[in-house]
Amino acid sequence: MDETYKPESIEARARQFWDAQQTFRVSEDPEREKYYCLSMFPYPSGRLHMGHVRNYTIGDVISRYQRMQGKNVLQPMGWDAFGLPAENAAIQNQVPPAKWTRENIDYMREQLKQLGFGYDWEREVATCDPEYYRWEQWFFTRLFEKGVVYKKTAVVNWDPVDKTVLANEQVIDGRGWRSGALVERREIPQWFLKITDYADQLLNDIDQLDGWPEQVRTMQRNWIGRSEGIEMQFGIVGRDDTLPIYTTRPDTVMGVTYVAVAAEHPLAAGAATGNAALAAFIEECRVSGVSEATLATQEKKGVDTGLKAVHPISGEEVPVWAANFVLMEYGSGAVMSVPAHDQRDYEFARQNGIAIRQVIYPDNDQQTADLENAAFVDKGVLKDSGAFDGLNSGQAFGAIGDWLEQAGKGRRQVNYRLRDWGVSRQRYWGCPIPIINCAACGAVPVPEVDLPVTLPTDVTVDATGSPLKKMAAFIETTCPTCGGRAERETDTFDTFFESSWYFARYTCADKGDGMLDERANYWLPVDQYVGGIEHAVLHLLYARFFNKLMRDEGLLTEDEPFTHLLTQGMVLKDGSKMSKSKGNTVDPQGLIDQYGADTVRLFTMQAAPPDQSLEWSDSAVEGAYRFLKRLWKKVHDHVQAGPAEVLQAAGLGESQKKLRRLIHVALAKVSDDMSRRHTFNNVVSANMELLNEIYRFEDVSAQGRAVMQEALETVVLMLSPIVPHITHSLWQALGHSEAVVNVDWPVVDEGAMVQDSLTLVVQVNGKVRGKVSIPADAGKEAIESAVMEEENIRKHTADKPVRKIIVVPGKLVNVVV
RNA sequence: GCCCGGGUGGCGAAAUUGGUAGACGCAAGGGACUUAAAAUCCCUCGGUGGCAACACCGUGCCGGUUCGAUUCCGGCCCUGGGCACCA
Repeated sequence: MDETYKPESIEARARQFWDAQQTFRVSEDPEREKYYCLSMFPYPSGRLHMGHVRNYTIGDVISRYQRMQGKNVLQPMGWDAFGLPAENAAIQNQVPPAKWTRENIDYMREQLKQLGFGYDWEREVATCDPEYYRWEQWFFTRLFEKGVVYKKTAVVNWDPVDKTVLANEQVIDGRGWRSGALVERREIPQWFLKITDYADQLLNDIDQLDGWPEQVRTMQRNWIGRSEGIEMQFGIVGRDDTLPIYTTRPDTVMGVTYVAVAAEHPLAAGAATGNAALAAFIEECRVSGVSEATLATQEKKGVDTGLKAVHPISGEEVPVWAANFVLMEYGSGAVMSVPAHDQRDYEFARQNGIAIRQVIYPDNDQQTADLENAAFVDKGVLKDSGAFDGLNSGQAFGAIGDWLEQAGKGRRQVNYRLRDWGVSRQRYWGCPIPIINCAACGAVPVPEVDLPVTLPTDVTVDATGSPLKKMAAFIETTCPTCGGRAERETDTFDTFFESSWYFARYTCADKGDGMLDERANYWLPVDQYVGGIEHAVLHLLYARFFNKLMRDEGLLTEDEPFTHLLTQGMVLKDGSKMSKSKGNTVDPQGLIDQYGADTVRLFTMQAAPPDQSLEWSDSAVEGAYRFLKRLWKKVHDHVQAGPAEVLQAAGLGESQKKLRRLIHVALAKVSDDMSRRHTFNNVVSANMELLNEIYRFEDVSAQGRAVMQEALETVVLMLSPIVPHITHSLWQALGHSEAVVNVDWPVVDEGAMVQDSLTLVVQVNGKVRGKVSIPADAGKEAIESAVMEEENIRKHTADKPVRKIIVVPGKLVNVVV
């Protein structure tokens, strides 16, 4: 054994061993308990960043720990390879997206190997590979036949100068990021998946996900946004048709003083003819981005359309406004406005001189309803509401619902905030949507025998949009139904499409004649999923949805794809997220070269609990390296003196028993931190503390060295999931022929943890005033008398009657005077 | 704007079910070793007062519950993530 720690050669040796033994290659074994640990696959952006290192270290630590529990562990890796950055790189560097992506994958794969992650590389997938995306094309055609997909128009960001569709990210302050032109809203036909048909399942099954963080479950519930309300029909003066409006507050309906429709609403468009102000307003709304954050934070504006709506109960005529805060995508694109009882309506009414009519009053003395400065939005009791006066809000919901249903002017309805999933993208670097458009037959799915529709990779990309749209050789085809001339769809799928099913494909990545096979049911569901909190809603909801679609297609049996979810926090530097645009990134490669992979892994685990953000620190990396050197040196010094004797636990001295107790206290804590809490920072701290104790233990007697052997072996095993390379060498040095990666997790010796006497903290009136040492089996009375004899306690209780004494067993005594 | 988090020494953090606030690490200061430097080792390290024992204050801010609150409740401030075409 070398005297000094040399990470480069040690790490190379460990990796060679795992490669040669095919340690992480797994197959289905019904005899063994399986464990599927998955980390969110990376976008191949060029090089690994610190967020990747953190994510994949967490996944690897969990995988290696579960392996030490004797489980059959699958840990795969792949590439989320389609996406916008490849097109941007193509424009910038005149390199085809496919080439750029493949080179990035090759570089990043080597980086992952250098970090020692225990992946089964046989199962690697890249989503830009036709052998991958052909199955989602096939699946889409199945969904088409089932009626789960449909086409409708939807709004996109249109850059009028570059004549291309922009992603929300490419719209900066309402302007195109390259051209600087004001972005317009444009409606184009696009494909949608009916995720709203699964809204109830997606909502109800959240209850099963007790291995998920509560915050993510709450976010998903709110995103789906189930609400119970009433859809009522307002009349329009001078027209036969009615305007459907959904509300969750029918109790306030008698306070309606206007209705508002989206600027894109057909009613507004119709009324704009001959109304210059309204036409100008609609045009103004057309020039702005489409993201909800933009719409919700912009100044609330509106214009009176001149139309009058007829109140469904009172028959009163109220004005119809077109407003920029009403979303065409949600509900019917129209809202009833009750300024007295809704804050947004209140502000809009104040601004535009519209009447405010109070119909709800507080039902208790603690509340007031002062409408001078704000709306009264709480529930209460109805007044000035005709037949409904005196009812409370809850009763009024039922009564007004009944009234509207009997009058044929409304019905109870459940609504969702969730909208159907638009999957069309007007981009090149993505999976082609397998549809052929025929003038005679309409949209026809590409037959299975003609799949995959392969994306041409020999292309030149410029800023004016997808090259596919100019490629006659790609577009021109024949209709599979009638054989006539037809055109291929040139849009590609949203990249969330690929990432919604990759977890299943890993289970049978080599399958050439189908999307999935029975191996999926061996490995799924994923036991532990690890990835960034930024995916809490979109990716995780789409993947849950896809899992249910695949289940309903008979491809797998589970209802949910991910049993446990760990959402890791961001990696920050100087208080903000590391990003290229801020110029505050730290390239992990330099650190790996300087200190080795183990130091980088150790630091990322030590610096913060995995679900919290992690503040980068160069000097703390140095500290992690220092610890590994200290560990190496102690093992070296110990083994230099030759093999240790067999431990005789029964006859140990006081300091030997003490170290054994600390070993097993640490092991019990670390086992819990590893498996239940996933607080790997505490795992590292506990081992640092134990190593400090080991350094203080200078007993070189035969049994002293036996305890030392146990201490060092336990530290090496406990740290092996986090720093697998150095522990590979240390385990050998400690005299073992079996590789540490194949050793079981150590077992706590309860007997070693028993103590003869305990130290209790003593408080007087809740303030710490001293400590007492008592026998471990002392009764309450013995404890109390020991406490009252302690000098500082006597001082603080002198002259005062003791009211009561609270004893928390094994911890603390509080004397109340 | 809406939804979900976070806030503890100079810094990253710990305190697991309401029971010793600051473990562990970083930085800093002092010392040992060295011709010197690096490396390594030892000591100090929330604030105020005190030779010390110890006392008082202290977990974003204000209030509440409790023998006891970083932890539970109400209100507020600051800050991070997401908002459907970044991934």
